Amino acid sequence: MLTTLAALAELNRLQIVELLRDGPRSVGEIAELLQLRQPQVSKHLRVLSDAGFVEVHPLAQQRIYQLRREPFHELDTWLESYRHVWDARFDRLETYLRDAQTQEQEQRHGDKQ
Amino acid sequence: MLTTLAALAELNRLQIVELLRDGPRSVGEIAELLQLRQPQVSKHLRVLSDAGFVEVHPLAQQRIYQLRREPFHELDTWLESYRHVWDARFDRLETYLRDAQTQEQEQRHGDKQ
DNA sequence: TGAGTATATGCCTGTCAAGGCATATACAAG
DNA sequence: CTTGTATATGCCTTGACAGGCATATACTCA
Repeated sequence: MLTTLAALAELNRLQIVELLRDGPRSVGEIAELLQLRQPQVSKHLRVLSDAGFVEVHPLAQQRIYQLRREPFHELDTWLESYRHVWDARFDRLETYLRDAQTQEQEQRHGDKQ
Repeated sequence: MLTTLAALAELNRLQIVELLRDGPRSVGEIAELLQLRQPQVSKHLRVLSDAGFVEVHPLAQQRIYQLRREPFHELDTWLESYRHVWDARFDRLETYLRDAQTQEQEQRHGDKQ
């Protein structure tokens, strides 16, 4: 999860992913469209590839990069585990505050024993 | 979006968010449960707060931190825009490869003119 | 095979962010 | 008002990582 998030947490890489959302692209095209130097693009694509975000399809000397679904699924699953939070949110806060108060009282009684 | 992702792209902050998923916590509790120093926890919470991930509820000297929904919604919306990709994925690759071939031929003819 | 093109890699440098620690601030309780 | 407790902030140091650039590698075509 951390690897997945870290891969996206950089402006140029995020932009590359967003560009690839509209379809596959060669390294050169990415570099030109995003106004980046080719070596940096290759490096960013390496990071994205290691994180599972992209796969490569060679075409002569070109390398066509395309998005993979797995990391998006991972993000989706992770997000899913937070959905229940919103329902229970205020209940939990009230519970916490009440419990904290109770524990405080118990501690004070404990001091006197 | 970048701010949101960057906030999560750090191990301890990710763990704080995951801890808060189970309910609100004070700074001290977070520090103890995650085995972190209090100042670092405060700093991480600052980052999470700036990114909109948490809100604070004062309770005496304590500060109770709780998750907010907005950044999760943002992530969800962003992810949503990638769903269509999987359906069209192979079509797009084939289209790209075919177009690339076509353009190559056109370019060769152009050279001869 | 040689020249041209597309991409990857290695090295160097600078920047930024996280941790450690001291300390400031805020509140509570006697 | 003093002491204790909870949290935030500031300063310093260090490590990771992104960019720049030269160069290696891989492929094409004549």
